[in-house]
Amino acid sequence: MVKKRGYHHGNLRQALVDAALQLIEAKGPTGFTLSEAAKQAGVTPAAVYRHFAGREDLISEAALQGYAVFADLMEYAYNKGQPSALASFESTGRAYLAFACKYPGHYVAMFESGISVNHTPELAQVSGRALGVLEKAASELSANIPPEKRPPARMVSAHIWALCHGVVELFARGAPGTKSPFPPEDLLESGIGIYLRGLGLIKPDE
Amino acid sequence: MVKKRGYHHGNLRQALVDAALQLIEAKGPTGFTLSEAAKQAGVTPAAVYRHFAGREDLISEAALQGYAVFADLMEYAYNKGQPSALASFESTGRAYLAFACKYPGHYVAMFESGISVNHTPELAQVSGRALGVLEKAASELSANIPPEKRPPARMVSAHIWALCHGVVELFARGAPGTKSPFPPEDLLESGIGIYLRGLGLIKPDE
DNA sequence: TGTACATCAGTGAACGCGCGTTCACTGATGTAC
DNA sequence: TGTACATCAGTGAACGCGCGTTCACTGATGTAC
Repeated sequence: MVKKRGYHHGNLRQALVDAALQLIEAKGPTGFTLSEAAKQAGVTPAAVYRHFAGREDLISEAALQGYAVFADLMEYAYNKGQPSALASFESTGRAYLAFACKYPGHYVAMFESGISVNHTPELAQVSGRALGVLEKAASELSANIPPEKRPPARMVSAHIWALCHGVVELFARGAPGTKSPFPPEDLLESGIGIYLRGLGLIKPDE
Repeated sequence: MVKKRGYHHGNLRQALVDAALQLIEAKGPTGFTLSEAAKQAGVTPAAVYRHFAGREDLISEAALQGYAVFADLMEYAYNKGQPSALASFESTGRAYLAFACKYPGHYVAMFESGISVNHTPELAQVSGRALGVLEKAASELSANIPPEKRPPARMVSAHIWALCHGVVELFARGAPGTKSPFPPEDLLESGIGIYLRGLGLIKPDE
């Protein structure tokens, strides 16, 4: 609980975003309620309107913060793998999953809340930055493939994005009654490994 | 509009399921409303309780019907590919995407509504049947791989499931403002192709 | 340092709404005689 | 074929609820003098 300083909250805007993220994580994007977020921040629902235009604007801010963290993590992972294109690529894939696991509320707000990335110019920009890292990694990776059997770089990044997203949605959520047959990290690691062999970028015996 | 036969509806139960599917497709699993489904079926909300225990029970029935169709399609696709393990495997992957595209309401009810497959024994059984087809296909496929470099069959099916699901969620939905860089069918086809090469089941020059 | 005042973050009551669910009821249907 | 009756699918009114949002307000904060 954030310490209240008497009448004024001090940092209500961020407290509301944090509460929203927690609720989105717990109840899903549509189970999330403006009133409940306000209550959790120790404040009347009406107070929310001092900081946000409404419910959707609050979700949008949560998604925006998520994209910012996500983009940073992806860039960090990419740089960590440099100068090897392969290492950078694998590193960003791992970072994707790590982000989804560590920031589930942000992840849901970003990808399942129904908020369009075009909702705000800022949102479009920062989501483009995150996706751009993945595409750059895929692009540099593709350069190592003979041109005549090289798939478009954007297709490679789309494949990996889909695989990451699928692993997150199906196997990384702690849905009750759903037992994952393998740890999601292993699933993603091995899936990407097989995929990279298929591209001819890893030797068959590695 | 279903033709009403006077006072009694005739087939209200199925009409409600159909309305629910249409609404789930249009508004998402949580945007779906029991009252609205009743209205669309030309009936008072209270009438729903003659056929279902409540809102969740209605969604559950929609998901159940979806799993049944899904399992049938997967089995059909599997059989069509026989006796080639490879052809069966690719065929089921295609069937997965085709199902998601053709029955989006069912797909959402099944995978995004928050209904657990353990909600009902029937539901668990029929969802197991659908998933079983994919696992069988993966298992037979794995038999063609030298044992020392063979990943577990359940891992292979999990990879493909994740890839299919990711493609559906990210690229097969007509989300406004989201333009898919490639047709989802191409994306899945090429992704599975590369994956199978990685498993050594397709020759590099094919 | 002390006072007057403008600012503006948060209050609390109210709104209209649609939700899921219940209940006693009604009247169409189909069966028994 | 015609009548009496049991069944039960659907009605319509009502409920309590929590939602997002609005509004006039209040009182803590910080600045100007």
